[in-house]
Amino acid sequence: MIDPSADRAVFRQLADLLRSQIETGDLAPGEPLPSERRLAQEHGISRTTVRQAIGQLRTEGLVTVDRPRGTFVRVPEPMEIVTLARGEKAGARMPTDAERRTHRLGEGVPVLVVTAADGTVTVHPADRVQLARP
Amino acid sequence: MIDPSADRAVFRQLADLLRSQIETGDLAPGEPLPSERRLAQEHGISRTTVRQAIGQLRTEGLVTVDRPRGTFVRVPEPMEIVTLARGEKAGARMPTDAERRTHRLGEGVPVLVVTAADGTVTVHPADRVQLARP
DNA sequence: GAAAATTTGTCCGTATGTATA
DNA sequence: ATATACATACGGACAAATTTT
Repeated sequence: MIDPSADRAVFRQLADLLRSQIETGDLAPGEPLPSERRLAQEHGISRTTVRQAIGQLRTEGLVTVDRPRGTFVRVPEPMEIVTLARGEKAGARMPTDAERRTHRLGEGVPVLVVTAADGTVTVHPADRVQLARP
Repeated sequence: MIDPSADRAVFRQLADLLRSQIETGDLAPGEPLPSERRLAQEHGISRTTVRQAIGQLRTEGLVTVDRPRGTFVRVPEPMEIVTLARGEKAGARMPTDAERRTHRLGEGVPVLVVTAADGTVTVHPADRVQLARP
């Protein structure tokens, strides 16, 4: 239940609720969330607040939005292995807006950044690539 | 200049503007951004829209918010090297809400997830850890 | 110390646009 | 053509914490 008088913000309470439903499989991968209007009516809150909650889950990479079909639980991508060559270093960060578009990255998906000894940088979507030693 | 009639959403235009000021060093690390009200007045847009733009930069990990002092350009952390042992694989994802709290992670900071051959998983903040071969 | 101003956080309501079913 | 659903943008209001007066 969502309690407006609680300490935790309403939109966080709703995000927590949906997140736990995703984690328990109550909302399975590929399944749609209830529409924003549905959620707003069911919980007696405004659509703006619902959007804040869903926005939270989007930045966490838990859901994707297919506009205007709806919002869906993210389906895991098949993983590809990229080997880390000698002298290379790897880190991770969030992509810029431009990188998101060029690499067709979903929201809430970081990138793996591999830097070679000569400074060459390659970027991999972290939802499809894992690093390993050769 | 921000053009409300342009194809790109106003809040994205403002995010682009601020991002480029950060990239060029016009807004240096540790420096505060203008307040939300300032930005709204200067560009003739609503505070809601300004908050959307800043929210974008927060998810990209470019700025941090110290409420209610202001919003600041993120200061890079000193990097630590973690070696990837034989048989280990590494990936990256956004942290859960709980991980964010326990690791004191800022917004927009992914985690590096290292999985050993026996299934043991270790999590590292991506703003402070880079991976390398031994 | 006290009061006022500032700044971000949260929440609501409304309106319009755009793509899909 | 109608209805649905998400995206964008505006406005207002109050709370909480900090800084300034």
